[in-house]
Amino acid sequence: MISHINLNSKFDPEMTINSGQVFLWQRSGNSWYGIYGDHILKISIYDEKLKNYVKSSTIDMIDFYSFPTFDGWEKFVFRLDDDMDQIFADLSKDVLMSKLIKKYFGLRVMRQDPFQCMISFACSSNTNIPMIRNMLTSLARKFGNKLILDGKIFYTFPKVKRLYEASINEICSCHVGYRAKTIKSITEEIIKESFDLDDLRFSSYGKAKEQLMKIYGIGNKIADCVLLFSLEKLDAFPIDVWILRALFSHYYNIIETKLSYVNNTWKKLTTNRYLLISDAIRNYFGKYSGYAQQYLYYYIRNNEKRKW
DNA sequence: CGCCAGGCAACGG
DNA sequence: CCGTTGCCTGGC
Repeated sequence: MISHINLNSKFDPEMTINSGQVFLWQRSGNSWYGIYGDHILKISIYDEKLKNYVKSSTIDMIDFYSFPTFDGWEKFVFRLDDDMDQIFADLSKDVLMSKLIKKYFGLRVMRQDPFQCMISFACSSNTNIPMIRNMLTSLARKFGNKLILDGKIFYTFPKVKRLYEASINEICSCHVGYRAKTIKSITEEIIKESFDLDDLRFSSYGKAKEQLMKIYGIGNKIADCVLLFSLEKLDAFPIDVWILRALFSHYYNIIETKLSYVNNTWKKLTTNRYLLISDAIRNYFGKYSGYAQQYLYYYIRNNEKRKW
């Protein structure tokens, strides 16, 4: 079940995995292991010049493996079916984007399992990336299935039903704190309201977002992350505090005209301001706004020299 | 010890 | 509609 792929492509798995959009991936030697629902995904990079492959922008050979079998997962998960030439052409109309596309050549948006994505970003509120990782790892260890690959122990991501049946206290024991209530409400909404997360792939951005935001604990930002990273809404543009600061310094003119007040109060995000800013920036970047967000995010996080 | 971190809902004006 | 407040938790 190993598929080989020769790429002279705009794709850098390591940079992509490290761009803050996925949380359950870990490196071991020349391999990366990731959890996607109940699958373990594995990438092995057999390029002697592992450290230089970004510069050469050519990956001699990568092996993609999955357990259980998930044929062609690499195309799906890393969005290798996206027309990057068109996306780049589209975004390059913006001066900063045109720079970032070259600077971070190979950075991609990834597709995630919808339920895992939703729980992941529900855990992201008011915390940091190491903690999010800690919460998700604990949840998987407690509620997922144990699998062994290459002599390493992995835990798959819990099923909706399994978390639905868990008590708040059990969920809380995974260091999630007050987010346990949100996690619980997500599973309840999916089970009781019998709406299928996966079906939202086929809804419009607006309809899908409306559905997501009915759930207790899911606001604008988390909904936009789920839409972009797991529900095929490349026009979603999640705005967190980092992106907000970036918009203020690099896209002030785009935002400003849409706001009726001129002072800087918009730096604090209320629901209404989120919508105004979101509308303005999505209108500006267009149908690939999500890619613009990812490039911008990677740029500012690196400039801040943050530890991921 | 106090403060902070990739939001959100609840509440008063 | 706006602003404020509290929230679990681990790291500093």
